[in-house]
Amino acid sequence: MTLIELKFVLAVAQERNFRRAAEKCFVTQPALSLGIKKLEEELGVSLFERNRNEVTPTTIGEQIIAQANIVLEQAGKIKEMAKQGNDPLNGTFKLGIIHSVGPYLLPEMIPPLVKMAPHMPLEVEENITATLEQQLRNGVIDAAVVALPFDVPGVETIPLYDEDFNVVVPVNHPWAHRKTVSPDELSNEKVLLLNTGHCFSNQVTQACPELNRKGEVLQGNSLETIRNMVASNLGITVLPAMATAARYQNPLLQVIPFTKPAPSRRIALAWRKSFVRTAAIEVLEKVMSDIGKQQTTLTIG
Amino acid sequence: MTLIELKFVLAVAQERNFRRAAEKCFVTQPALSLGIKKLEEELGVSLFERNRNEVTPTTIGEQIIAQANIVLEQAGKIKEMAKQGNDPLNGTFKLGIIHSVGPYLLPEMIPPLVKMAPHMPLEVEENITATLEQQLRNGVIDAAVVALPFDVPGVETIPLYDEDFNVVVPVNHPWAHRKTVSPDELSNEKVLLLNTGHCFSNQVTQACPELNRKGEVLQGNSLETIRNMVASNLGITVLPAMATAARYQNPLLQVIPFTKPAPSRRIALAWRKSFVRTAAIEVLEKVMSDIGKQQTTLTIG
DNA sequence: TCAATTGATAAGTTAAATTAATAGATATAC
DNA sequence: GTATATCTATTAATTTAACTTATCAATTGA
Repeated sequence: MTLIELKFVLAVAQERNFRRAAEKCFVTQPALSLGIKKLEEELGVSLFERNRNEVTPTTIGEQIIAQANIVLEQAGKIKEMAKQGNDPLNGTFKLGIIHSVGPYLLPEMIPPLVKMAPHMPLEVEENITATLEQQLRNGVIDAAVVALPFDVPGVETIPLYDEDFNVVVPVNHPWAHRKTVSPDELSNEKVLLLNTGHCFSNQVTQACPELNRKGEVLQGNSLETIRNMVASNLGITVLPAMATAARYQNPLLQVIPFTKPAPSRRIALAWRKSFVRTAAIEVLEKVMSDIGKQQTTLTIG
Repeated sequence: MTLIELKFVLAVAQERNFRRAAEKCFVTQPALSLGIKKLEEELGVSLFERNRNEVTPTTIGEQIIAQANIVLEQAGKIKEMAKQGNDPLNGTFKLGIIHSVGPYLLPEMIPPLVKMAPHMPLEVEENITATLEQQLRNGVIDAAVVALPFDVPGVETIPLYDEDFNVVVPVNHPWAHRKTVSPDELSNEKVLLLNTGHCFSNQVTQACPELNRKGEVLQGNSLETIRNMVASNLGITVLPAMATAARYQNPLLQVIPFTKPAPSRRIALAWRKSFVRTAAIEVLEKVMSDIGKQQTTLTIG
């Protein structure tokens, strides 16, 4: 049974004439006759009664014609779906993002993204790097926003932007009026950080080796919780540049840059090499790197 | 797009591996790869993301896989329908029958027919020969029970049984105690007949030439109406043997055979030569000729 | 680094579909 | 009744496509 054979059947049913049906199908009459015959033999039933005057469907033929209509209709939907869906910028995009980037990058990037790809809604999965890596490889997400290095077999990355780290202290802290702070100095302070599963904590402890084993580890997933704790005089912390952008200003907090060269991290977009919606990747890369570069240069000194 | 290609797609979707999918489809891996590729090119979309580790459907791929499932399911129904319907003795049989036979043959034939073909319900159309001929040619009915001659192009006939004509008179009629009546004698009587559209009337007037233009023509379609009118002393009539069988006995009526050779008619089954359910024809022929021969020999003399 | 596994590719072969030409059957016209 | 026209079936030849075998390139895991 072939879709073409079913088309032949429908044409004969409509035209009630093999020759005209063949014309309609753009084949010669014998081709159509043989097609119908082949189907009839395969099914073991006569579909049409051939007369000189008229070709008439048999009882079972009528039923099968009706069903053939349904089959071709449903098959046509596949083509429709393909036509609609062959735009890489059409259809949900599943994006993973680390906790220390999501809350700051996403709100900014959504408007320009909607402008560039109006038919590509984002489904965002905020998680830690290790989980994102797994989800990326499994195809649970299409791409991930992570901090480099991110060396995963079969996964490609492109840097989006670099962001410096900044020290954040309560306004009544002794450092509150300092212009810069050296990474080494943090070893004497109570530094609040996310737990070690979060890459940002690792990056900070890597940048401030003295801090190792002294940083206060929290179980939450949110830098905002830490920011609020700092505002409550429970310690100090380190935040990435984008989390200290102008609009996150807080009268209870003071942001202090590190002495140059400031520790920083490189945020990148990662996707499977085999992922086919490359146009979607390109759009995301453009939008996010624009936002990232813009936001990290507007940091309050 | 081919049903086989859709099967390939489903196999890959299930197995998530081209090689295993190919085995499942009883083809080699390149055949399956090419099939998928061909479909992808036709549709203009990637259906699967090929990794070393795993083959994963794309977003649009998942939609199309779901739809392919529907298509194959519906296509499978065609095969089921064919399997169920490939029995010629399965499915409604549309039978036409003339008014002067239907009421007497049908009640008798249904029980043995149900026994021989339990899954072939009859849809009976009782009408005059001219209409039946048209309906037979148009395929409105599958076969017709008519009186010979019935020469219609493209239509085949087989005789079922012969039935003599009998004279029917009221019990108080002068002929009531006669053993036989000659056709010529009817010319002096008031003979009630159906109108000329009915073949039986024609057959009677043909058998009794003197009767021409003297028979009382009625507009009804029922011999039973005439029988009742005869019982009411409105005239006499002629009925076919099967209508005078034992069970139609009436104390107000007397049935008298014609003198030999009695006028008679030959009842036959007619069907389009192109009609494919020949087994159904054979069953009907067997059942009806059996009943016909049995009933016409049980006629009251 | 090496063997193993996966999907893609190329060439050759087999199978299938299609066409062109014709036959057979039936109805319509004269 | 014969002839003509029309319709589907059939046959043989050709073209098309589908499939197989063998091989490649890429990747993975030991």
